Order: sequence, then structure tokens, then C-alpha cells
Amino acid sequence: MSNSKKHTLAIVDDHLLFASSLEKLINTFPEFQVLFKARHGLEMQNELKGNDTIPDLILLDINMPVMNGFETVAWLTENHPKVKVLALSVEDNEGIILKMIRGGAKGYFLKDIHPDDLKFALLEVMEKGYYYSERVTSTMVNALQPGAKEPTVKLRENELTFLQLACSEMTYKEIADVMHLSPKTIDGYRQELFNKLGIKNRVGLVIYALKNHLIEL
Amino acid sequence: MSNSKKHTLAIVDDHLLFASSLEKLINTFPEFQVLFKARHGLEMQNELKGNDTIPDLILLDINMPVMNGFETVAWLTENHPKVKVLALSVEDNEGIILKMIRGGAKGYFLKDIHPDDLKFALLEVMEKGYYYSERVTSTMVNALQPGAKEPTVKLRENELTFLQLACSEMTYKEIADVMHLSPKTIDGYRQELFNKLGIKNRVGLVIYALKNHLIEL
DNA sequence: AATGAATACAGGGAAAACCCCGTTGTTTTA
DNA sequence: TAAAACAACGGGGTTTTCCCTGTATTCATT
Repeated sequence: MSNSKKHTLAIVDDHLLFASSLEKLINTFPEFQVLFKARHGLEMQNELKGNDTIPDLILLDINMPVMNGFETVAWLTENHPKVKVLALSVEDNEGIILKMIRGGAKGYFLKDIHPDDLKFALLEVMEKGYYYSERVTSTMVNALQPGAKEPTVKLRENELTFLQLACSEMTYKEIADVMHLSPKTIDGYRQELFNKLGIKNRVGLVIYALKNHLIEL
Repeated sequence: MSNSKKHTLAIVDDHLLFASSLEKLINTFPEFQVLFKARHGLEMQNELKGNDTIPDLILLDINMPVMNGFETVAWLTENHPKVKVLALSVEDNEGIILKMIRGGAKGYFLKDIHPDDLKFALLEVMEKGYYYSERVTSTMVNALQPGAKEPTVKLRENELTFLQLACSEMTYKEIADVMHLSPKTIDGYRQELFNKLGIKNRVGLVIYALKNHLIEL
């Protein structure tokens, strides 16, 4: 295959070692060539501005500093709708998958994927415009099944704030103070969350917040 | 450099894509050659048995299924003390660093390291026997400073079990049941942990367990 | 103008969590 | 071998969490 016919791509990932290694791997695929690497969305934006050739495809990490995968994919669908985005993550989480797909990602896979499968996925995306693994497909089907499960519990602004504060050593009264609300209102939020999320006590709140990345560490 | 003089190494990491990519990268270093890859400690053990040439150096991930980095480095120092182990992790955590060093690792670095630095580290380890970045060095110094801080709070077997169970929606009474102990004993563990760890309530326990990787998810 | 949903809040009570102080037996250590 | 630390447990009390029911207000819908 001649050089000019190669598909071009970019890698956006803050793990330098991974990004550099992946570049080497992908450059061994005759159909592809890595144009550039960036450590996060902002760096990618600068690369896209400085370069006149934009890549056909972008491999996008989700957990990044400065500008993460969600923000980046949103920006790309807005500013470069033709560029195909493949999300790359360590985490197998339904919520994350859906968030990226809704953001415009054309595919999603885990970092424990086999290199051969990666190559297949890359080719599929260039050919068909998308690549969804079984895992991702089932997640989407699940999400669209109306009866089965609630899509993703929607939290109101105040509920989210409360939930985050509940993941600390503060008492509910103290939380009420910093939120400038009555302790009884907080009590209502708590009860409502217990019902919505199907949990029994405050530890359940913490676990939920952690699993759904509503708080850090 | 002739082939026979190359240093040999192995990569132990459950992220197939990363491992394969890293292999490609390292094989571009003229001084090194990847002998094999494994997805976790157990798979590595089998590789070591099946192969008659053991690698000079092993790049070891920490978070792995089946047999993690801590267990693996312990096994290696026991069974193959000549093999140099370099720990590779995404997390910059003092506790983890110390745990690996104490286990016998000759170096520790984060996955966001620059490829050039990786190469330098690999060469250093083969030449001097160890490679410690500034970050790791300062961590070790900190740990050995006698006055400054308590090393790391030591948890007894039962306290650890209790702590892990406390990170669920179980009541203390239920925890007492599954541990076959009186609720009052559990009460004592709780109180003791609060004192040792300087926390005020159960949420504090959960946060501590999470930060110190005493529980998963 | 009536209805209903959403939001902030209150009373009151039961259950859990939190805290201190004390006992017994065992094991470790000075 | 005595002192100290450890381990399991109990009495009893305060605070926080949990839970149910109910009210006043707002705001959009019919």
C-alpha cells in the first residue's frame, strides 16, 4: 500500500509510555500511520490548529488531566464532525460507554483488547464508519430497552452536591449548613436518593458515588 | 550490538494492548529484547517454567487479576532472586511504592513516563542493579525519617476484615454475625480504627480503605 | 381556576452508630 | 516473673442516621 493511501490517525492519551508504544504498534499496520500524539484534549486542539492535515481517526483516552475524553469528544463532534473517534479506556463501565457514544464516539474499547482486534476495529471504522464490540452493543441495547431498567438515574443539582458532601466525615447537619438548607431538607434528599438508587444507608451513597465517578478518590 | 548480547526482558500486564505496544517499543531499543508477555503473575510463572531462558528483567504491572504485582514480586524474590523487577503503575501512591520496594522491586515508575526515560531506566537497572526516580527516592526517605510520620498504620487481621466489611451496607451487628464475634467486639474494632486512623465515622473508614487499596471498587 | 408535580421543610420515633469506662484471660516483653 | 500489651466482651448513655407522614409554596399544565 502506498504511503499516500494510508489512513492517518492521532493518539490522545496522557500516559506517554502507552501512547508512544501504541504509536509503534500502529505504525506496523500497513494501512495506518500515526500523525501525532497529544496528552489531552487541549494539546490535541493545538495540534489540529497547527497542522493542516487532520487525521481520519482519533484514538481517545477518557481519563486525562486538563481536558478529558468527554469534553474532547464533544468538541470534536462540534468542530471536526468528519473525524472518527474511538474511545479507549481501562474501565468497563456502562455509564461511561453510553456517555462517550452519546458524545459522538464511533467506537469504544478497553485497553486489554488484543492488538489484532484493535487493527480489525480500526479498519472497520474506516470502512463502515463505526465499530461496536459485543459488549458495547449489549450496553446500548440495554440502555434503549424501555421496560427493563431505568436508563441512568437522573440526579438534580442539589442532590448531586449533597451526595458529594455525604462522601465526607461531615454530619448531615453540617452538610445542611454548608448548603444553606434545613437539616430536614437534607433528610429529604437522603431519603429520595435511597429510593432512587436502591440503597440502605450512607455507606451505600459513598459506594454509588465512587462507582459512578461522582467523586474523586 | 549482536543479538546474543541483548538484555532479555518480560512484560507482565493484563492490558494486552499496552503490553503488545510496549513490546514493540522496547524491541526498537538495540540493547533489549522482549522474551515473552504474560497477563498476570500466574501466567508468568508458567512461562518461566516452560522456558529455559529466564529474562534478565521483568516489567511488572501492579493492578492485575488472578495474581497481582505484590504477590508476583514476592514470588520472584523468593524463586528467582537474580531477576530484576521494575514495577509499572498508573498510580502515584506512597503506600504502593513502598510495598513494591519492600517486596524486592528494583525500581518503580508511572505509566506516563517518557519512552526515553524508560530506556534510561532499563539501562540503569541492568548496569547498577537499580533505578529510582526522584519521586521514589523522596518517598523512601520520607518513610525512613523516624520522627516525621507514623510509617503506615498496622492493621491486625481482624481489623482489616472488619474494615472491608464496613465498606458495605451491612450494619455492625450483621458484620459481627459473619465474623462470628460479639457486636461489642466489633464496636471495639471500630473505635480502635477511629483512633489509629484519625477519623470520625464510618464514611471515614470507607474513604481510608479506598485510598489505601484495602478494597476494590 | 383547578390539578398535580416539584421543592423545602417539620414532627416524632425507632434503629444504628458513636463513645467511654470496666472485666477477664492470654500472650508478649522487659 | 511482673508489667505491659492484646483480644474479646459487657453496661449504659448520647448523637446521628434512618424513616414515615404531613404541610406550605411555587410553577407549569389542563
